[in-house]
Amino acid sequence: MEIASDLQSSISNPCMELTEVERERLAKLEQLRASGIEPYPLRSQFVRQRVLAADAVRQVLASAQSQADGTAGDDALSEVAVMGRVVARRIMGRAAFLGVEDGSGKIQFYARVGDDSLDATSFAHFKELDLGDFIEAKGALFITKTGEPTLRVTDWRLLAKSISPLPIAKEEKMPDGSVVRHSAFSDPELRYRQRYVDLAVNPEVREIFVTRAKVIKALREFLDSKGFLEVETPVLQPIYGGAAARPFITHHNQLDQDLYLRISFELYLKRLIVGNLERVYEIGRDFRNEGVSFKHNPEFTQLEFYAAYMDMYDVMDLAEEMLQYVAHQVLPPQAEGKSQFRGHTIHWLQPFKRIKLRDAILERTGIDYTRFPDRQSLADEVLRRRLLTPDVLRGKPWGKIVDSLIGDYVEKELVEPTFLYEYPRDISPFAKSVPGDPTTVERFEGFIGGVELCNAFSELNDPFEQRQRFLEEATNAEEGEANPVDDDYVRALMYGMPVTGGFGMGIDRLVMMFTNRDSIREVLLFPALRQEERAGLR
RNA sequence: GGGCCGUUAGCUCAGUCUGGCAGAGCAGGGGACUUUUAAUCCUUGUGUCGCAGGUUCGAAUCCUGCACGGCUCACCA
Repeated sequence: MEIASDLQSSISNPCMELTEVERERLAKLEQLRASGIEPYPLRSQFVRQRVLAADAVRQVLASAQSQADGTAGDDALSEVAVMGRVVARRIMGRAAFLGVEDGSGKIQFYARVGDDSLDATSFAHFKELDLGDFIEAKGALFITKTGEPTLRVTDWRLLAKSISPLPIAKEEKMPDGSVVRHSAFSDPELRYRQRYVDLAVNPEVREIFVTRAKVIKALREFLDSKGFLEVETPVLQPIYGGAAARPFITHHNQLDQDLYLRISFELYLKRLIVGNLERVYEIGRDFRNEGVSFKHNPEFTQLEFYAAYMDMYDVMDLAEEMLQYVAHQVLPPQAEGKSQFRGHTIHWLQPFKRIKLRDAILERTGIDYTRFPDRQSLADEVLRRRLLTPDVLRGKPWGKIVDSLIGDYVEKELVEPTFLYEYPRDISPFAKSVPGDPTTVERFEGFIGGVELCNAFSELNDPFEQRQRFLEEATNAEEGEANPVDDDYVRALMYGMPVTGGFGMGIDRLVMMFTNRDSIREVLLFPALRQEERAGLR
């Protein structure tokens, strides 16, 4: 709406922001109208006969092949209709070639003046088409003498005029078959701000989001097949919880009540386990009011599942099986279960490594943290070995120090899929303790390519201990990042929650791992950006 | 929030070190060309050099501040 009114004002106000090229095209559009051609027609004429570009190309190549083999009957190629966006133009006087791209790929249109193609008027308009215009055309398929599958246009219509020039790159086919892109639209800021342009012009960007959809579909397939029920829980929550992060705050006017955008689904999903739903999962958006980075966006997509009667080890098996299923469904067969990520080759189909957190830290830092069971002794030892600076240590409880050691010394090294397990209790307020070790809980995290991917535990179901953990959190957590005491959650546990295994995973990060993107922004259609300052959108 | 780097034509980018007419390719305009494909050939226009100050005879270039972005550190399970 706003863009439309913007354009409106730009048309009525000639000194506004239209560029030379845009004014040029606007004039062209008005000429079309004057000559009785609607630049934005109501509908396509040929939709019902539509053939995808890729299918048309396949069809004509197959036919050419069978003719070369001599196996061809007299299967003359039928007339087809193809529609798409003009992405290349080569005008040659009384003949013209257009590259046309649709959702499936590209095909070439060829038109010329003459009995077997277009009359003079129609051809004149055909030559006037701009890069970015949408058209539909009907005609017979053939292969040019340079071997290009082509539609010989005998009837065509403009479907939508493009005013602003798309930065369409030229593609050069090298002798070795590779394609070099010239002047590609590549400025990251512009690509994210005007993602529609990025998608229109960069096919590999579209491919990322196709893969993303496949990942999510595969996750659903897998969990559905294991008897999980997909559910939806509130995004607007009166008490946020389930993770240590600062929330976004909003307000409901009629209730006159502040609400938080959820930072996790955890506490609501476990209420459902109390309610006998036994196996539930949710795929949805979490919101965390924290800094942004290559792996953090203020809103991100999370998968959480909870399964009654499972423990951490069952969940580990299930998670491994799930990720391998996704890899199998998403990666092309020739990839053989491998993907590239942050300069590493990830082998998805090999058994995941499983390492006790204590051993991982001991190996990387020389510290056996079980020998330093209190904050002071661990801090002293970390300082003695110059592993962390006093600045980093300030205010951190014992568990947070261990966590910092993971982040600084362990995480980056975990390239192949790896589960680290058994975590400090005081950074895990919803996990059950390991028998006989009150400082440690049954919790694991999964790492791939040096990036944390998922987090899971044997869920704490003792309402009295849960209440105690909430209170401990409230006293020693830093400002704004405590899990607030959720009395209703404790009340739910009072009715009895079975032994339960739970799991959470950042889907954006998983997509990064399958698409070899180094930044979370590359796998989000519209990543968070600072608001554009300049008025007028341009 | 800190550090580093960047912002020049519609797109991709030179030019900034060492101040002296604002540049190239593509895209666009005019012309030629009936199987081209980064089409080609002839011809032609293209600018708030991110913004605001300052230094200077003179600033895209040097200085200061600001805005936006990228990377990175911190924060962040």
